[in-house]
Amino acid sequence: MAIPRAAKTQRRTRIQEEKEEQILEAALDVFSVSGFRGSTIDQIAEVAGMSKPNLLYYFRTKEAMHRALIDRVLFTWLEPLRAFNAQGNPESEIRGYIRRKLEMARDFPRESRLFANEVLQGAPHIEDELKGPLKELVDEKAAVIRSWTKAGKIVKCDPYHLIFSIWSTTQHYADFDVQVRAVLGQGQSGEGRFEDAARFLEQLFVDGLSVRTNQPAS
Amino acid sequence: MAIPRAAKTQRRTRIQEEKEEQILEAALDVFSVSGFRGSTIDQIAEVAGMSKPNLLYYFRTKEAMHRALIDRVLFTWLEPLRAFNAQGNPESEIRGYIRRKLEMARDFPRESRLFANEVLQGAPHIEDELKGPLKELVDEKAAVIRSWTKAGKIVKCDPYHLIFSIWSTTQHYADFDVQVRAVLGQGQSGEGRFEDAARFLEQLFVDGLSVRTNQPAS
DNA sequence: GGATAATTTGACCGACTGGTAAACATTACA
DNA sequence: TGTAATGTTTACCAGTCGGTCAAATTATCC
Repeated sequence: MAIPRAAKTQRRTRIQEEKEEQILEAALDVFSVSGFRGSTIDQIAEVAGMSKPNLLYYFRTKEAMHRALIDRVLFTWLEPLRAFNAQGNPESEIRGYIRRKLEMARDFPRESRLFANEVLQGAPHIEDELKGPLKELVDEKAAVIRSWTKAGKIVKCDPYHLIFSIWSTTQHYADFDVQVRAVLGQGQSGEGRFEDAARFLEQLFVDGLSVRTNQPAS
Repeated sequence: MAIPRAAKTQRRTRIQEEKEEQILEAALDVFSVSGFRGSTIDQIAEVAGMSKPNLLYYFRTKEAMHRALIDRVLFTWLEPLRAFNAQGNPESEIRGYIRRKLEMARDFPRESRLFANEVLQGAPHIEDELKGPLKELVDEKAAVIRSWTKAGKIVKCDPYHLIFSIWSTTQHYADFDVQVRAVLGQGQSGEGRFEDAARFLEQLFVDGLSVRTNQPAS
């Protein structure tokens, strides 16, 4: 008499933890490529090396699998922004944020694509997270940036669009990886592109936002 | 005795043009939201207000529909980059490019999402276009930018990553629209965000890339 | 107006979809 | 070691998928 679905049990057995881990890992592989609608449980099952009913023993529905994956990944994903420190030096904070985001694009491209797919398709499953925790975090950090501009530590600019532009430029290297590789060609296809990107983005944001003592014509 | 499928006939009738237009319009609606795998012919048929077999009379397969859509949209999509002029003034060329890309993100978000979905999922249907026409165009414009940096007209920087960053920042407002709206909140949800974005991005790129006469302490 | 070609549709197909039921196998624990 | 709980699988279901077919309808042109 099974029935006490994994999700319902109080204590998690070793097998449960292992299998759920295994499933979410496979789910990340699949969902990050095809999005929610385009992914099938069978695909995930095959990647996970388990039978489809076995997946459904641990996660009752495809939605539940997707949700568990989002929940698990979201916290980590926002870590770099959370690390943004009001007390720090603006220049090095921005530089550090860019660097960390770029490292995540390099080391966790699937996670980036998972969210990109989701948001691109209208965020039907994470709307609450966007309007809630994400917005609050961004509001908080935008206030920090604004205080820097007010104090004349960096050039005056819209903090929200600054954050958007850091997100988009860094995640671009994960989400649009195929395009980046195609355009750079065979030569630059190694990991070198991340170093080049880091150099360029630091130049663009850090140098670009520094307060100018002397502005060129117009 | 039909059989001469629309695609095979030499002369296109008025009905053919109208219906194909109608179908591709609906296909853009659907593919841009759900990607290729996540979209169904039935969905497109419903949006187009036609029966499924009727769609398949004009486009033999779902793939053919997708391909026709890509082909039709790609040319227009690259127009702003093509307009990038070597003879022009660097500052106003970059400013104009950003403005045009941002206008496209505002006015043609479905087209942007169509490509975003496709590239995000590994570009299985447009790999050739990326490695061919796109790469060539970018190479050409990168050379232009490099000539500007060499001439000291703008600050020295990697032209490819400059182009990537303009792509990503501008298209972000189409592809991640839901997220942008969620973070900005109800107040800024009007079209005002595009003006704010334009102001910020011009500041970031144009001011940031101008040659400095005087650099602040590193 | 009638013949002929172009267009549209309903019925249908086999493969795949998310998910279930129940039998079977394995583990944990007394 | 026995047994109850946990874990796994085979067989299956109803609905949807991309796509076909032949019949019905409409447009075209003489």
